Amino acid sequence: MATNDAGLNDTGHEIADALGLLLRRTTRARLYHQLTEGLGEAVDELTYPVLSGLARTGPISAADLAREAGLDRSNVTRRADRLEQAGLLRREPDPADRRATLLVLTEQGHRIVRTTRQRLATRIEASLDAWPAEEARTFARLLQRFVEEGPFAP
Amino acid sequence: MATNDAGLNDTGHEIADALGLLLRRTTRARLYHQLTEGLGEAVDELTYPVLSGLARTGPISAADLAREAGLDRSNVTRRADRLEQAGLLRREPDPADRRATLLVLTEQGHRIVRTTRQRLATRIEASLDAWPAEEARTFARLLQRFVEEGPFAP
DNA sequence: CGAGATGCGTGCCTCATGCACGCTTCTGGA
DNA sequence: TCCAGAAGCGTGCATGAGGCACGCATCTCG
Repeated sequence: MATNDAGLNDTGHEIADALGLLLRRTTRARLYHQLTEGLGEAVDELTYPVLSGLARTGPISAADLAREAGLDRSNVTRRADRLEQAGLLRREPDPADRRATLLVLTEQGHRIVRTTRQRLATRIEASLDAWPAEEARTFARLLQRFVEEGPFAP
Repeated sequence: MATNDAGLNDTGHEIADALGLLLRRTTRARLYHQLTEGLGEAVDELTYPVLSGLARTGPISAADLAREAGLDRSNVTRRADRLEQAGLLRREPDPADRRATLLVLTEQGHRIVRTTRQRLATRIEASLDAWPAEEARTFARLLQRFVEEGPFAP
């Protein structure tokens, strides 16, 4: 028991420490700020979650997007205003519910999201160049599993 | 080349997606809020970075801690005020520089940090129970390496 | 058909943030 | 030795994001 428990305990602390360091270095705001740099006035660390959330879900109402992204509805509205004015999304009346307004990504909005996602992937790949391909794949698999089944799964 | 490049590309995108999901689910603010729950009025998601930074570095000046934690000096001062009032840290004149004030964790402050770190580790261990111990250790090792050598290393 | 629920946008208040200032102390060159 | 510039600290101030609640329109269900 001693070795097993101690070993697991150490593993937990190791992951906790690494995760803490990762979160400290990679604030969402900081990462989004970097990823959206130079992509126009309207897209920054505040509006990007709306943009990328929209890309994930497809056309969606502001209230549902707020729940999805963990934001307040009023903030979604205000950020969507900026993105709409910049032509990155448009509002369409929901044909099934005339109260609702669907937020829809424009083609330009899709381009922005593709750009940022490619930027992140490229950045990751660059630093993974030094890794044996086998280990990189293993890490990707375990990280996916950790995110989906791990301590932060819903 | 096709398979290798495509494979690496996929790996990069897989990690990017998993990382994005992780950051979305685990905001620093949200995690710190949970970890510090019920530990007193003074310790919350705002003051915790100061507290844990102090635990990592040991006695340190406000300016240096601000650099370490990526905060503005004025915010470090204000948050340290709250923590000081709650008895979690104290200020000591720096014997080597009379301009500086060293922030020092009290024993009670150490206890708080130990508690939160144990909470996180426990939470991680709990969800890792279902993993084969071998894979958990592998993940811990690869995550450490990713954080230290990866795309977010300084 | 009517009462409650839901959606949207907006106004308002609160609070964290970053900047700049005044003051003290240190440092290095004249 | 001394003085000008740098660096530390804390505070006041302006800005801006966030959350809450309201008014209005529409849906839903009894």
